[in-house]
Amino acid sequence: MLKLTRKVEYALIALRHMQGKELESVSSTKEIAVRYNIPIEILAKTLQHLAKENIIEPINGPHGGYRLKAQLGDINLVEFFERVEGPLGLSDCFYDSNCVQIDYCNIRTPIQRINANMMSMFRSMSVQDVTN
Amino acid sequence: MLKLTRKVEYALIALRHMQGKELESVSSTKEIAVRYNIPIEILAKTLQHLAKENIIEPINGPHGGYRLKAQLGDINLVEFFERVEGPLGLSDCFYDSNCVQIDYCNIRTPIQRINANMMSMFRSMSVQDVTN
DNA sequence: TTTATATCCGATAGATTCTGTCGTATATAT
DNA sequence: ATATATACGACAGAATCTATCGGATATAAA
Ligand code: FES
Ligand code: FES
Repeated sequence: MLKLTRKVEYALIALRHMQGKELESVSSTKEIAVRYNIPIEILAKTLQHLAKENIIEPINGPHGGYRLKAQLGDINLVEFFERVEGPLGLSDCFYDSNCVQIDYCNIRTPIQRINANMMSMFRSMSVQDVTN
Repeated sequence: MLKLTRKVEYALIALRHMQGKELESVSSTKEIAVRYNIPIEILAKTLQHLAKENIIEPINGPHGGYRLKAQLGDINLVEFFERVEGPLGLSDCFYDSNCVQIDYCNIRTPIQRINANMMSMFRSMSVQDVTN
């Protein structure tokens, strides 16, 4: 409950790794996987995903890899989490509405308030706050 | 990711239900399950758990059920979540330390900071803020 | 042009957590 | 006695999370 997924953690680890290098330099999936002891295949997918989201830029071929593309300071954590994992919320009831309780629920409004607090907290931090 | 469990939602629904009734009056599992369309067996366990935590008080026999025992305003949400679901944290790495990355991780400290923010946000709200 | 290194991507499998069910025991008001 | 309620362990099904496999495309360098 209320945990980040590995995918998000791997993404952040990789971004921090890239952030720590010179601007133009390139990091390969293998390099990162070995360095941080992350299963290479799953990291590969994560980086492909980040590339599709234009957060990093892929470079093919030998000596290839990825380098930062987006300004990490411009991406707040809600946006980041949603781009990596999809819709965010304390409960599905806000964006899904398939909830069996929805017609009877007596806590929907208060939960929504708490959810708003949580979102606003994450929105107040950028990816760079994590990778610095 | 970052969602409440049903168990927590059911607990909050039940507590709010009880809060809305007269102080001495008793609510049975069945009454609540029917009212909010919650599977009765799972609600039963949830209420038994709340009773063990001294948050509600069980009353056996016909016309029995549960009634509020604790002051909901005195229980903050971190405490509540932990009493219902166990240890809370954005990542297991803080209380578990079985993480494979732990020796190499470059985001542990920043994540811990974010985690502290989240905890403090939930700590600033009481169960009553949800059930009122 | 061949080779080696790298990203790309769908399909699948395994593990864990979440959610719900069943059976049986115990307590008590009527 | 009987009906109604809580108590509780064991289990099963579903959903999500995590990891693996196979084979494709791109490109630098020999
Ligand atoms: S639990 Fe879904 S609407 Fe309240
Ligand atoms: S992911 Fe576990 S210590 Fe960073």
